[in-house]
Amino acid sequence: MADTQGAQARAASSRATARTPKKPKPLVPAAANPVARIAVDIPLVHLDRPFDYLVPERLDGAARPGVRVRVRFAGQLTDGFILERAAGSGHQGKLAYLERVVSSEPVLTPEIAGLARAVADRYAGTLADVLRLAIPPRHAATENAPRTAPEREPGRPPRPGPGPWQRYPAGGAFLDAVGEGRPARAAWTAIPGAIWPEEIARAAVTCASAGRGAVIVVPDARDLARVDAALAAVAGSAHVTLTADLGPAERYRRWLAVLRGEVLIAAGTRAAMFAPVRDLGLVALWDDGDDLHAEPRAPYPNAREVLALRAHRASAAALIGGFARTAELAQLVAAGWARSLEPARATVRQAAPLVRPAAEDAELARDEGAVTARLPSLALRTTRAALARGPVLVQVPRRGYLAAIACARCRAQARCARCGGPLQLTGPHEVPDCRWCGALAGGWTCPHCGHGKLRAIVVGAARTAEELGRAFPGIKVRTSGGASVIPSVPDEPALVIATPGAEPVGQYAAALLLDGWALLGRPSLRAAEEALRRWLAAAALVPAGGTVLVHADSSLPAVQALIRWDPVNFSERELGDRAELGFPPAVRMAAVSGSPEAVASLLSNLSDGFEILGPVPVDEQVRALVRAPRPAGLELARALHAAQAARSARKEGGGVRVQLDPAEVI
DNA sequence: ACTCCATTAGAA
DNA sequence: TCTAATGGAGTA
Repeated sequence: MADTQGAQARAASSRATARTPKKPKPLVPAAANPVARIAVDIPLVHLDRPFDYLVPERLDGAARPGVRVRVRFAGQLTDGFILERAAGSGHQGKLAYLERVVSSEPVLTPEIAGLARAVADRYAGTLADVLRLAIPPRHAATENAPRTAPEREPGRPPRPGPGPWQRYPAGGAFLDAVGEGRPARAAWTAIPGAIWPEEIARAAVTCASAGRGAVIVVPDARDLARVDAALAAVAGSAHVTLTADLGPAERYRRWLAVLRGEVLIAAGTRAAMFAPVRDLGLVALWDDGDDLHAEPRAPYPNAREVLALRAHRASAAALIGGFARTAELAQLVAAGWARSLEPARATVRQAAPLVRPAAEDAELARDEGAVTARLPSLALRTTRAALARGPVLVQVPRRGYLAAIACARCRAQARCARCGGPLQLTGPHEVPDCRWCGALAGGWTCPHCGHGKLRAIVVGAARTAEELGRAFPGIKVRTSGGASVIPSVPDEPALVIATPGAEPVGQYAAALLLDGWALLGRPSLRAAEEALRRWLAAAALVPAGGTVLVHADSSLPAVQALIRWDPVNFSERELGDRAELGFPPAVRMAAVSGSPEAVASLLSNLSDGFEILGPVPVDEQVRALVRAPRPAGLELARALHAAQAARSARKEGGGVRVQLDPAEVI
């Protein structure tokens, strides 16, 4: 029945078309600037360039630079953005017409278009990939909804006073520069215990008071909530926050408010680095060493690099830093791109807690099971005394209960029989399971010596909480980490166990930084820098007069830097070490990974003159590193882009991942 | 990825 | 001689 109807319909329509043969209505190009240069959304590397289309007369008004369009490309309807209108085209062949203007909202501003191209060039990626990161998916209903603030220029907030910036020798001068629209660029190291969201908010509102836009990027939603509150407190000024978890409609609504200039300040997590604020005057980035600032999607841009590039291109001021300082930021200072914005030594001495090493013998720490046994009596005494005055923060590098276990007799680490991954215990009476594949390892026996009993190597936060609770009966124990992060704790005695980055905000009487050797011993180029960054973040929650005990060998430079609260000196030393080793950021490095054949083919397409390390096997694939001196960084990216384009044009299969400045190069 | 087109092999 | 099939180039 349905079939018959369908056949009839087809017959009728074919008869109809036979009677009136479909003649394509002749399209007429627009009178002025009939050519539209389009960034077409195609994933192919060898097609990473604009394509010209003719604007039909009827789309002349709507086809403005920045709008989304649909065009026919290789016979397919594809999305794209108009980059510009032009009088003519360099293209020899026949131009096709734009199919449709999707909406009249110019979502790709000239600044972001230029930035996206620069980011693609910097990271050997395609413009289409970067635009996908920079411009949120359209939400038509939101776009068509009446504006919340119709055609209104945002009121300029009054310029705030310098507030806490007065405590930095160069703080007032930096704020003045921002207020006067000068492109001052600061490598910022915050005063111990600084209420940094307020400092960022004052800088941003100072920028807005001059009528210019500001972009603020922080690592996570918890930090963003603090910045949001600080912005509201400083100015009650018009700002929006942008996070990934808002949902398409709300996300697009806020993003449009930024685009339309209804607000001057956009604060958010990573993706907000592309927020299209009007007349950019300031970029601010908190804790640039946090790996959340690294975008995991191609071409893997890092917020620090993107914001630095953005500030540079837009002649905007920049405020980048944290309690610590990365080697990358030290590099920007050494290169003269940024000036150090840091407290005077006297201010540091006055504001910092007393930091003491609590473990002379890291070996002992590793061998003893219980935290109470691992902790010297100094730590227990300090904790007991501090608990009389307020909460005590305990930073534990690993979540879980026993994050790594070993044979109790021969001490070989317990591994999964199926995949070789490390076994863990998730609770006091649980069966060991594999951290990689999740397989249960009931009835485990040591493959080396046949023994059946286990002992702890890495004690997780949950087990630490359990033990400390027993050691200090009657004291409330709270844990923060993983899926359940506590935002803040009140100023009353409690033991607060947290994994790094999940420390509740509070005024702690003391902090214990446990198992420092586990942080420092990670097989990573950045292990020491990362350990210091996490320690400083926790120690900054202890005001002057409090005590911080760090459970690590005090002869190590990172531990010394914490004790002396000297992240700037440490970062300079770190940068020097990297230069000696030939590692980023002293050089430019790219990681090329994929199947052995694909990596070999990409490397064979790479122009000469670059140093190639490897390839070496990494998780069932191979990875090679390509190294170039810093000044040749752009050239390296261009060569990698060209090599990928050649492979893509020849339709060579096998995905190859090209990542510039990979976070981990070891 | 997809389309188009040219060259080539196969069958009448 | 015509048609179907396969490979390569170009995508506006």
